[in-house]
Amino acid sequence: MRKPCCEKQDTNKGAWSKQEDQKLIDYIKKHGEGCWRTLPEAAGLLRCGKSCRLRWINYLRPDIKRGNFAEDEEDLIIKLHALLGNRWSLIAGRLPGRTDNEVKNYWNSHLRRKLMKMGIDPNNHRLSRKLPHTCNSSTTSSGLRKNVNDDHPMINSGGDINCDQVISDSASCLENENSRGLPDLNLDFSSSIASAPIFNVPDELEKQNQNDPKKELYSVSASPTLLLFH
DNA sequence: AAAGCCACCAACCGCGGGAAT
DNA sequence: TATTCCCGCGGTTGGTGGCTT
Repeated sequence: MRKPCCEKQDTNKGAWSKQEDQKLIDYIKKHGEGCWRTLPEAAGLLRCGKSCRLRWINYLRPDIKRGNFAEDEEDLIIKLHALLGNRWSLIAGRLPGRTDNEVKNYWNSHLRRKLMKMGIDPNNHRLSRKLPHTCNSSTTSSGLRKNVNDDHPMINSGGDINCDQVISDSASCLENENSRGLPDLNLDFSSSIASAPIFNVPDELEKQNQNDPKKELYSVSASPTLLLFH
């Protein structure tokens, strides 16, 4: 039998001190990442392995890009969220130097509001019923089709992406938005960060798909969506 | 100047998948 | 085959600082 992850009564919680950070950095520089369970003791830290892993991945890793998100990063997050939903680790994987936690926080604090201001429901990327303005009626009536199995409109219960729905909504809304001088979401994937090949379906997703039929939607549906976005 | 409110973000918690036993 | 544990993920919380009243 294995030991539990950590003896919780013996571990520190809360903010990390500079000394703790340094111990973690030094240890990982020497021994590399991994073995989070044994790392704290080996590194002389009174933390649980989970806490060490989080601190390293979200804050201490040398390749982390800190600071504000660029506009193209924002656009990319919005587009990927429309495709993938709250799969923050997958979204962050397409944004070099960004962590899932950072992307999630940024979404919740900035991008959700931004979309809502534009009259787009951030949960499903459709036009909201409570619009700050009115889009044309035909778009609205067809665009609010309820998906009872999944709040995410682009992913139905069968694992396919209802991209046409969202795209027509977004496009028609954007037409109106642009005519009013409001920001453009720029739904052209091809213009996003060059260093992050987005929809050459990532290897890791391919592998996941092979093992997990539920995840098939990532690769199967990405291509037609791209075509429509273009 | 103080109190209240809000936004941001680091960190924690609980859960699920998969590997190890 | 069943059980246990590790790892990674997404949701949520709590501390902090800035802004408004």
